[in-house]
Order: sequence, then C-alpha cells, then structure tokens
Amino acid sequence: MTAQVVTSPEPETKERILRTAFQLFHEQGFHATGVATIVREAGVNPGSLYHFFPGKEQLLLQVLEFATHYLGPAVMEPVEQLTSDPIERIFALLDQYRDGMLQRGCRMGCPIGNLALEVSDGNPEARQLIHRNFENWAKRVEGWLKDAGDRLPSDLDRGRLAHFVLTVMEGGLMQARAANDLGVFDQSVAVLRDHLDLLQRRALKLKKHKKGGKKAKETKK
Amino acid sequence: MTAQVVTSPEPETKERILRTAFQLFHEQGFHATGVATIVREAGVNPGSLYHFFPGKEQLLLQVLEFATHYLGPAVMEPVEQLTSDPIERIFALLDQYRDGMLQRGCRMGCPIGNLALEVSDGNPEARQLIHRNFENWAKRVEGWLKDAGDRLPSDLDRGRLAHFVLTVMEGGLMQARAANDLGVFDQSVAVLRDHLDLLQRRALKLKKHKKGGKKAKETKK
DNA sequence: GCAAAATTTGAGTGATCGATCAATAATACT
DNA sequence: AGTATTATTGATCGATCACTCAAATTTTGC
Repeated sequence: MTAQVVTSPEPETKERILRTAFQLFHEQGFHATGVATIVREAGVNPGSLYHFFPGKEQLLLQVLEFATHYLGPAVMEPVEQLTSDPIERIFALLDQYRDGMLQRGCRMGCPIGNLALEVSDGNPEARQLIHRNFENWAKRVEGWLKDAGDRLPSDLDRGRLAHFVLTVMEGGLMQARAANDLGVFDQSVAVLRDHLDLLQRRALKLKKHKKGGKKAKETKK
Repeated sequence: MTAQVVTSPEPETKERILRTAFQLFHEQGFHATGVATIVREAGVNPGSLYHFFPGKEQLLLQVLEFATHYLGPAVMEPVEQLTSDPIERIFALLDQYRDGMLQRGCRMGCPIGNLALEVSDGNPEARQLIHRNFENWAKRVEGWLKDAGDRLPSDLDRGRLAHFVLTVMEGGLMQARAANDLGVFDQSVAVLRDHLDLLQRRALKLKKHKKGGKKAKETKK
C-alpha cells in the first residue's frame, strides 16, 4: 500500500531496540523503564521485543554487551583523536563525560555507573558485564598511563591509578548529579590533576637523582 | 484479650516504617522495593503507611531526612571515637564503609550514593536532600582536614579535598560492587593515602623553607 | 515460484504496582 | 465519663507491570 520509497536503511529492529533500551536505562534507570516505553520509543510492538529477547533481564544483559563494544569507537577513540599526549587524554576523557552531563542539565552521568548501583546486587550476570565494562575502561586508561613512560615514577602502579581515574569520574559524576552542578566534579578532577602533577614532579626528581647521584633511592626527606 | 505484658517499647510505627524503608531502599533500591514489602517487613498494614505518608515518594523524602540525622550519631561520631588524629579519622571512616560492604558480601555500599544515581533525576526534592546529605558528610570531613592544621599545605582547599574524599569513597564502592571484590576500593583508598602523604610532605617542605630550615622536624623513617 | 523460516502484529494474560477507604480500635483531651 | 482525635485494620481499587500468542506478513532458501 505504501509507496515503495527506498528510505534510509533503518537500523535492524534488534539493534534499534538495544540502542533505545540503552538510552532509556541510562536516562531513567532499569526498573523505572517499562517495556512498554522501550517498544514505543523504538517504534516496535511488544512481540518483536520478545521475539529477539527472552525477557527484560536478558535485554539488560545484551544492552551491557552492546555497551562493551560501544566504548571503544564512541568514547575512547574520539578522545584519542583529540590529543596524543597520554596524560592529557585522561583529562580529555573526563571532559567528554563532563560535556555529556552539561548538555543534559547535569543528569544521567555514566550509563554503566548508574546500572552498577541499581542492578549489581541480585543479578550476577549483569554484575559481571558491568565489571567487564569497568575493566575495559580502566585498561584503556592504563595503556595511556604506560604511554606516559618516565613522566611518571617508574614504581607507580599504573593499573591502580587507572582504576583511580574511574573512581574519581564516577564519584564526581554522582555528586554532580546530586548537586545539579558540575562544580564538585570539576574540583575532583582538579584534585586528580594535582595528584598527577605531584607524581610527575616526583618522577622528575627521581630521574635527576638517578642521573646525578648514583643510586639515590632516597625519596628525600 | 491479649495478656497485658509490658513488652519492650517498640519503636513508634512511623519510625519503624522509616527505618524499614531506609534499609530496603538501601538493599534493593527505590523502584525495586514495593510498598507491600515495606509494610510486611515493618509489620504494619498498608493503611498505616499511608496514614503517616502521603505516598511512596514522600516516604522517600522522609527517609532521606532520617538519613541526615542518622549520619552524625551512627557514622561520624563512632569514627571520631576511634581516633583523634584528624587524618586517620578519614581512613577510619572509609574503613567503616569498607566493613559494611565486607559484612554484606560486597553489596549495597552507601545508601545515599545508591539513591543518588537512581532518583536524582526527575525528583528535585529528593535530589536536594541527597545533596544535603553529601554536603553534611563533606562538611564533617572538612572539619577534620582543618583540624590537621599545618600538617597540610596552608593554601590547600580543604573543602575541595573533603569532597574528593567522598568522591573516592563513592567511586570506589561502586567498582567494588561491580567487581564483587573490595580490591579496587582498597586501591583507590591507597591512592588517596598516597596523595595525602604527598600533601603532608609538601607541607613540611614549605614550612621548612619558611622557617629557614630552623625547626626541621625530620619525619624520616 | 513456492514452501519454509523468520519477523511483525497488537490485543490480551495474570500478577503486581501504588494507593484508597469505610470500619474499628486506641489514645488524648476536658 | 464522654467526646474528639489519632491510629490501625485489611479488603479492594484501577493502572501498570512484564509478558504471551495466534495470526498476518515479510524474507529466505532452493
């Protein structure tokens, strides 16, 4: 009946449902988002959703897997395009999440972080996938920290610091949402920068001692 | 009909509902906790709940106000009893939350933080109360940091650092729940300690410079 | 070109949600 | 003691929840 216009190829139904659910879970949370809302926003019927997904919980799991693949192309790579300085990449990444908050009136924050606190308990499979998302995130940042080479102390645990960057981001975003103001987030990032500055200063000093003195293991007073 | 036994004076119905709701919201989240569960656990009838609270949302608001008063006596004062050293109080506080997680199998975390990500958007009154809880928390820690006096650099923004402590705690707890392992939390706290150590070292150095190296209180090891 | 498989339709399922209310009971006030 | 106020009971409400399914339609494989 409809004209046979070749429209722009809409994403496959399944992926449209996944993307819609991802967005809604991010905006409203998992429990607050009804299946009816998902299918309405995705423009499909309930039966279609249940054709591809056994249930809402399974949909959540596939959304979390979708997020895993989403991270690199949509989050990390754009940041790596912005700057090649490994340490500045960290702050460019944090700034990207900041922009996301700013554009949405200090709402939402990190999609994975939100789900982490809502569904981690009592859903082991979801917890595992959220954990994997966090690990991927931290691994990428850890790579940057390794790229920083001797700008950071050689004995610095870079995996630990990478997780710490995630800690600062999630904790900062949480408070920013509660305050409806990015000030606390900015201040947390500023303290993180202070810390990285101190580490870089320390690395410089250690390097100098090594080159100047012989084996100055002394951290100095 | 029942024997006139003078039982231990049970908490008033209203407070029992509040405490039960506080616990359940913490354990399961706001949306995942049904009113039916609250009244069952509290041992009251639905009508009783709606006699004291106009609705579930109002109950949430009063739970958040309850949490505000709960913070001092139940969280901060016990920590202050443990140690009088202002900086160690910070880590004693973090350790208290750690114990809470440990005793519950790495579940739940911070009750306010959980609600912050679930209900901050779309419930301005709840958001405001969550914000106030965070501010009270940070204010108390800021007091400790001020008590630390010249052990920290004089130009250090102690309010900012107090919020940063909260950032680290919430971010660390979030990852601990996702990992079902306190390792990341411990490591985040360790980085925070590194940072405070660096700040204290810096304060010492600045002090020495100012006094012309007269009163060099070598901490040394 | 045609049958099989995959997808879409959308009304409809029972269960549970937050919430109501007339009644009864307990407490407070005078 | 008597009245008014407050608290409690518990069955019950309509709305919404996640979810189903037989039938219709489209796509696939040969």
